[in-house]
Amino acid sequence: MTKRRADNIAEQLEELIFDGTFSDGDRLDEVRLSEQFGVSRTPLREALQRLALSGLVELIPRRGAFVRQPGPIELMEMFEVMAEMEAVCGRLAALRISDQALEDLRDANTKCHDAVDGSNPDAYYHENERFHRIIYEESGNSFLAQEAYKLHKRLKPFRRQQLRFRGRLQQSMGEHEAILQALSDGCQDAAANALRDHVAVQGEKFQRLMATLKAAAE
Amino acid sequence: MTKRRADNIAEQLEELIFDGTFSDGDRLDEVRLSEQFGVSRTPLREALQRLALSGLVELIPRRGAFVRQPGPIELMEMFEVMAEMEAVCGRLAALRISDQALEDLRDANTKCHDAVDGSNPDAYYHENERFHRIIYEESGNSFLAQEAYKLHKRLKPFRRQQLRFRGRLQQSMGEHEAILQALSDGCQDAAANALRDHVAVQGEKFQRLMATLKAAAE
DNA sequence: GTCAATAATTTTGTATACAAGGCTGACGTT
DNA sequence: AACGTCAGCCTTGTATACAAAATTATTGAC
Repeated sequence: MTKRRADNIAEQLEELIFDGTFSDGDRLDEVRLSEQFGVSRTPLREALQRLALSGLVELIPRRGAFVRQPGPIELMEMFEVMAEMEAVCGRLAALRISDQALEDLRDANTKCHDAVDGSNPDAYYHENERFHRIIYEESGNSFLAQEAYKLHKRLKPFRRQQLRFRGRLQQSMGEHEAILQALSDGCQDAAANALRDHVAVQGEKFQRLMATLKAAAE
Repeated sequence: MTKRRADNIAEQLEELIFDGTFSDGDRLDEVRLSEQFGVSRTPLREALQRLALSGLVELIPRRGAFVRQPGPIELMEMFEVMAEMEAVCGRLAALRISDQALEDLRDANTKCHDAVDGSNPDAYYHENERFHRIIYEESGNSFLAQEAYKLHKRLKPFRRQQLRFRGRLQQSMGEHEAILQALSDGCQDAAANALRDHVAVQGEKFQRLMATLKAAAE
């Protein structure tokens, strides 16, 4: 499957927004960017439209494209939805998960343990993502899995920061154990609650981080 | 807020897909459609991109745009997600709903009753939508409300059919009562379960409808 | 000096022109 | 007769050109 030029540009722009090259409120100049990417305005505009649909950019008619980072309240809302979405995945997966997938979850979990012991945050992050992704897929609902992963990806840059809280990794591992237990027991409510709490904690930590940052700025 | 030409075209195309003018697998010819709408290919392509992002159209590079109606399995999955999403809205709304909103819900419900008595499906449909929309908004999470409404809208053409099941309207009304009760009690789990079941029934009815249609076709 | 109105410039939205990749069908070979 | 190959056409993707709207600058009046 060949890729369009516009696809690449959309990805690169996404990256530039995530890494802070463009920040909230910045106007994305079509001609400047098209020159920078070495293409004409046509594919660049297509890329902007994609970013607009995925929510990273606001397209104001006759005005231009503006970077639209979610504010604190919106982020809180998104974390809440993420928590509930994972809870739903867990609720369904509790009934539908395969033995193989349970095995994979345990594997991801032990690798997470190793990463914590080795103080390797990147490895932890990677295996943690695999852990959650397995649960999405084992919901047995590919539409749900897709939506969950989409939101997961969008929250990625904000989730990463809260891992730096002291003791958070160990705490997180314990929560994973509880999730695993509930899933292998096939207990829907327990799985849903465990996952909801696990993700909600991330939102809470994030909120505290924001508060401290705000306080520091004053 | 001014509207782009492409927005109108996207809406019109959406309508044409919903009403069956274009059916699954049809290729949407850019030049033919641009002539038909009296515009050039540029805004038409923008419209196609939007439809692609919302899932109504598949854009295959160098091949064209194809109508992509969800199949039976995907529809089942979407109904399941809708049920869980409404459950989440209910779970949150149980804690956060305002007295005014509870009043509005009761009002929508009595109007639903009247519509059932008067055998007015359209009126029922309208008030039913209002009922659910209030719950989305009273979740206190505008991101969630938006996502819920998006999916609600996407399932609209399929939900409508199942209202024709005999006795479904009365049954549905009873379910609304249970939802209302749980919300005014502030009971999270009861509200979530009542809403989940209420919507899941629609998915089930839809599945049966599909089965009968398929059987009739053989 | 400030405010308003208007002209100039910049920027978006749309149309058209051009380039490149796939589809069709005919022709040749086995 | 069937399959492969190549040429021509058709469609998509990209660039450029033009039109309309918005922002900015300038000029003039009070």
